[in-house]
Amino acid sequence: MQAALALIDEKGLATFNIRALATTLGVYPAAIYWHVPSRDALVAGAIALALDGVAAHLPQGTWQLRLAAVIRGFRAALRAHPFLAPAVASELATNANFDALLLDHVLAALEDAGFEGAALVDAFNVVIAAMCGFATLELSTAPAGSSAEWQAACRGHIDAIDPVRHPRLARHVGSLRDRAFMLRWSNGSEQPLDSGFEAWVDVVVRGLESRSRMLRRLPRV
Amino acid sequence: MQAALALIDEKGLATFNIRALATTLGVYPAAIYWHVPSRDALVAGAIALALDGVAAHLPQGTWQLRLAAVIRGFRAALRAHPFLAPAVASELATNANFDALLLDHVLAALEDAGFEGAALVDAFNVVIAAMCGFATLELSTAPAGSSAEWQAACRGHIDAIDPVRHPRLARHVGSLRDRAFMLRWSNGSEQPLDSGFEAWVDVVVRGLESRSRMLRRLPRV
DNA sequence: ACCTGAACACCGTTCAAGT
DNA sequence: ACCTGAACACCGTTCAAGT
Repeated sequence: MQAALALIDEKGLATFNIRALATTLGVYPAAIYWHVPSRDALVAGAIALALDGVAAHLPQGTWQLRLAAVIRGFRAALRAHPFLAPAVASELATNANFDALLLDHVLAALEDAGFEGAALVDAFNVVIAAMCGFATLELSTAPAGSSAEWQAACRGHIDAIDPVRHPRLARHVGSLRDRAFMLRWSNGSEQPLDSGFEAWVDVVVRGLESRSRMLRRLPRV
Repeated sequence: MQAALALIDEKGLATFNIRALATTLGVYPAAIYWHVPSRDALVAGAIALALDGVAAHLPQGTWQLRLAAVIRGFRAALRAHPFLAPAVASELATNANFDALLLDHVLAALEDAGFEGAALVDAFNVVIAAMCGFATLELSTAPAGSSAEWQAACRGHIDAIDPVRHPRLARHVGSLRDRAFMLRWSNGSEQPLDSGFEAWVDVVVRGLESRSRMLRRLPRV
């Protein structure tokens, strides 16, 4: 798994293959299958390895601080292995390899926030989606093709925005160019969206605060 | 592109291949390459086709309603083509095929919400991440392997939660089982996380409201 | 128990040749 | 301009045979 993770970190997911892994391990490709059932299982193992330890050093403090730390910690772990980002999105959605400690921390924070019953389940899903959503999107990589002309095509498309049909987009394109989702050609490793991410954490925490207050004023269903 | 989208919807992304597409089109595989440079381009085209029209019918109303409609509309479009979800996550991150009308709508709503300058860019990234994050995670599919034993492994892992080490997880596992990210084996097509998604929309909108109020009380940087 | 050696099946992509 | 026909390269996976 460690060798797989190292190879993915080095070359990317698309070019990671069993034969290369076998070479670095000094065995024949078929030998891998004695230890692991499939390539997918190797990727899943690499993900588990990469995200291991997010739950290890979580701070004390208010539930707001603790939830923010979970979301920031997940992003930090993924930033160390950015090529895993696309796999994480599809892998973590339905996954038996969950980190029980991390999930327990999330639940503890949400209980402190005042969520219970069905609202707690909803809030849990909100936090997990918030944890995965921004970071996987930020770090997912461009297609494997030649980046030079692809970047040029991106820039061309962006610079061709019609100020009559899309006035606000045209007005703000200067500050959005290569600094916003869907309008960038650099990925999150080269060009981190740090302030956007902090806004994200802020919005999620404030939103949970506000929703919790709202729910506690209404009669339970 | 339509044929590609139809094939992906039918069989899934992993088993979608050029040869099958050529067969349904009644041509040799090599003929595809006259019209399209690569398999990736076909997937990207299918995504563009699937997400086309999200911006078409957006309602009038408060900025809160309009942003919620964007996030809901994106999920609805993706629900019609769930097999695309994993590709969307990596594809939309850096993408020249953006829908200018949709982005213009988002900017208009955020201007109405009082965001400007650098804070507007951050808020834009928050909204796009919110739009993509929950839906792609909810709809991303399980690994291609045999689902029967895989489901059993998931359930087994969940039912083996240790109530001593993870008391809150153990306490709530009954309501989280197969209804929460990382603790489910069904995917979002079979088992939609509707109430979680509505909580998500609520949290994001409330968070943006709260953040906007906060920013306007502070001196500009 | 764990690995070798070789093979199979599949698939993206290329290319010279057709019309 | 667009497609055929065939081939190449690559890769996940299997399996009988080794030790």
